[in-house]
Amino acid sequence: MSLNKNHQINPKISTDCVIFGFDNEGLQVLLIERKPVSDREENNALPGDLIYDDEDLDDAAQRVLKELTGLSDIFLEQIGAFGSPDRLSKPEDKKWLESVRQYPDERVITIAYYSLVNKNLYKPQASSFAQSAVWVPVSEVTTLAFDHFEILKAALKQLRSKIKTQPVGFNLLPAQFVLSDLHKLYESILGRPLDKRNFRRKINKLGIVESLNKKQTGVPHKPSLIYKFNEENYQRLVEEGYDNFGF
Amino acid sequence: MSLNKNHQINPKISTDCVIFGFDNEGLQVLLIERKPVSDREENNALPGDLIYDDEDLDDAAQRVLKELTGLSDIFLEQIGAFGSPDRLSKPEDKKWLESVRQYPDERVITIAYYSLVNKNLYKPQASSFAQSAVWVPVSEVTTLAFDHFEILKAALKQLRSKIKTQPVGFNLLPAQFVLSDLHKLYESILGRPLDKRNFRRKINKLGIVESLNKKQTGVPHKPSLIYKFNEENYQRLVEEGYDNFGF
DNA sequence: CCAAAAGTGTTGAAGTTACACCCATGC
DNA sequence: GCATGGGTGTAACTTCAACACTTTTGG
Repeated sequence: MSLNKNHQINPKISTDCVIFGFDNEGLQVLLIERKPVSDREENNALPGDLIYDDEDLDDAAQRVLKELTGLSDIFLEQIGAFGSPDRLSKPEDKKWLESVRQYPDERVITIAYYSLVNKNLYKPQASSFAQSAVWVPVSEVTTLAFDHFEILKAALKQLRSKIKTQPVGFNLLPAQFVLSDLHKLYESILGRPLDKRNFRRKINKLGIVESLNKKQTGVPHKPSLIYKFNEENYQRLVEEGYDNFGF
Repeated sequence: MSLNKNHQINPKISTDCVIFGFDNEGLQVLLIERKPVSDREENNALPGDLIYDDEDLDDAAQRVLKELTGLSDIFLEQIGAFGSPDRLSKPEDKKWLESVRQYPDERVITIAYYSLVNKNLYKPQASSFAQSAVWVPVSEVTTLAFDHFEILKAALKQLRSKIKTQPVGFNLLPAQFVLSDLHKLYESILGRPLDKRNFRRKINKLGIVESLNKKQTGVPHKPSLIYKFNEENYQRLVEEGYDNFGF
């Protein structure tokens, strides 16, 4: 992140972030609402902006995410580059670009990133050109500015692929949780039901969770044991991966 | 690929191609040797160059590959963007850039692609700033210009990951082949031996190959049946993927 | 007849799916 | 006592890894 002679905006390259969060409502994605410059525009967008010319791509994604939503220190994984020449050409998007960009007609390639966070630990706070930053259930998103819906679909695809070869959840759940939370998370990501007994058996075999020998209180049903992740095993499996989880 | 007012070189974005080929010698990668501008530089590089500002990324990769190596109409899959600010800063690379680029100090982000081809169908022919275009066994590549070695490693990783969820080989083998060719291909990509009987059983179960009821001739050992791919089943599995091939 | 690669089955272990009931709690 | 979700085991089946010998050809 050192500064050099090129510490200025690179008008041709941007970064966009797909941040997934999770709660009982299911899988959510963090969107910003752009400050409106006219009526009838699609103002929901992924947090994203141009990078600096001397800035590493990963650093740029972190910075932009922080500037627009306040979220920082999040592990971001690259999805890829999106560079269709007409990706910014919808009329309502052009109008908006004219209001915020120095060179609104520039052809911009974006490098997209995604991440998973625990919604309760990260409270987004909009700033810069974001009017608000909100969690929206993934299933309710049907249109976004620019080509962001396409980017979201690619992020989901990558997440679904990732979940088959490494554990997922550490970043999405609170430090203490019950197994049905994890169960719901996996079902949300995969978009289909998973057998409860088989799910528990597999998770236990992986050794990524351990019971705290505490129970829930105040629930109107049999209280569940409370678990935490076994960080060692979890990390090891993130690095090694597994071929075959059968989900 | 329509031309517009911006049909000029985009000095900030390039594309690089990792083209894998296969023969009995194992997995190879297509490299160009840059025309030397001084002594002692690393002149082996991936085929790659700047894109045009009105050019789709996928189209740009096709064009650049063709310009440098003569290969055309190859299905290229994106690996991702590589944009470390110092990726072009090795002294020998800088010197070379000064000889070919209008803005040799520009910070360039590259979008990398990879593909698999049948070496016998594609005979590379160097042109432009490529002095030669040659197949090099992947196992023998240890250094490359710029960050190209890193890009090669990422391509290999993606290929090894891909082979676990969909069939591979159609683009790498001739139309007719024997099962041991396919076997060797899988071993080359994965970098480890696979049991012959188990491999054949799995391939047969997938239904991606079918025998032509012809035998090899002129081989000093029991002749093998000759096979071709069943394109329907192959394509279907490329699209659907499988979770679990156990390689 | 020798060298070389082709081709082929079985077995024991592990993993997969599908499925139904009792339990502990709050109200 | 009722509603709610928690928690548990088994059986049938499929998949997996490991392993060795016979066959066909060219020279």
